[in-house]
Amino acid sequence: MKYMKLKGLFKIIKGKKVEQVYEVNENMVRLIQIDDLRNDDNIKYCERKEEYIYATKSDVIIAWDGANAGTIGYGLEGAIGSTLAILRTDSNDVFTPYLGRFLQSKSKYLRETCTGATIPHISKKILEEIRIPIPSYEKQVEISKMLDKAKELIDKRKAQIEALDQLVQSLFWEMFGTYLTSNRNKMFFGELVKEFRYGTSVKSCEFGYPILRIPNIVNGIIDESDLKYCELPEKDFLKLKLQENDLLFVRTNGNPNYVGRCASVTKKQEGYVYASYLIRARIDLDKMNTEYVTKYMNSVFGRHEIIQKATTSAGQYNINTEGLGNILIPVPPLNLQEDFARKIKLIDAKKAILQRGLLELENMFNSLMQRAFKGELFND
DNA sequence: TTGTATATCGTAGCTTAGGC
DNA sequence: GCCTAAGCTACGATATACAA
Repeated sequence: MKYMKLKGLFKIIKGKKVEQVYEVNENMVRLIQIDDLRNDDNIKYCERKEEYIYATKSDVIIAWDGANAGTIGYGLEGAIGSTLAILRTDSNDVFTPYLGRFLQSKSKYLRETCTGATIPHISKKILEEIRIPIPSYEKQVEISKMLDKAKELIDKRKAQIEALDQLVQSLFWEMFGTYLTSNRNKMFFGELVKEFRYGTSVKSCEFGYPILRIPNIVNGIIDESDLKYCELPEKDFLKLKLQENDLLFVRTNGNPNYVGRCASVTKKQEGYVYASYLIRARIDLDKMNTEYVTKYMNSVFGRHEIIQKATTSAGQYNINTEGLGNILIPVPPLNLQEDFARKIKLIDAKKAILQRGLLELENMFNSLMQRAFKGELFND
């Protein structure tokens, strides 16, 4: 297979400062920033000005500066900001999606070889020295299609996982809708809690007891992907150690969407502790099921109650144990709550299988990509 | 226990040093 | 003098520490 250095094939064009506009009309063009290389979740616009640098669908775009330097996108049209750059070629021998996928496989390398003391910048020299395998145009199309198919499978799997999350929401609404919308059977959360307790103020470090912090409280569950540790005297540990069915609430944050966010503790986190900006609620399991209360607190109704009880000062939002205790919560019969929890358990089991499958698909995709660019999959 | 100050992170974009 | 790479500042968002 033929190889060519990127330098001989592509022109690198750095972006320029672009003024974002918020009132969109037909003369506006898309403004492309780093996030747009990953998704189309938040499309921004700018005026069409001569001095701006514009990407076309046949360009590859690379994030040049910042923590995400090396992120690659392609097939996008619009003005690019100063932290992005365009890779443009006059050659008809290169299929853009092929080059895009190839450079995506080099993202990590580009990120690792960045220069800059405080903010990483792509090293132009290293980027230009990258050798691109150039099979025939037809093979490039074939490789791109194969990788797109594999990526499609990954996206489908992600959509299935998302659909299960939506199923939980629908189930919650279906089973408890009448309780949520009526004023009957409501109790103060404080009446359903045996004990509230604030977390520890000791500094987190790399050893000792696992300590849960704000980033660990995600969508009603404990996310352990960024776990820290702390050292504590035995008597403090005994007071703070978590047990299954405890609830953790975010107590303070500058963003109101974070305040009162809660997650339930599972058997896995028994013996962990939690930071001072979280509050633990040990609920009375004879009156309330953890699964139900977690879903309620994270629902539109629960969030509305929480925001009302939160206070704001110095640009930060807080909720204390008094505020939490005053939250009104609908209390359906315990057997109905437990039935809900059983159904959630089944859905979670299904979700775990899908997540394992997703991981396998992602590993397979990476290996496929490596082999394709080494020329192991297609004879040219 | 709780409110608030401060640290950290990410990034937009400006400034500056050095090569040509 | 111009251009470009790399360093730096500013600032908003978020996370954490600490004093009252």
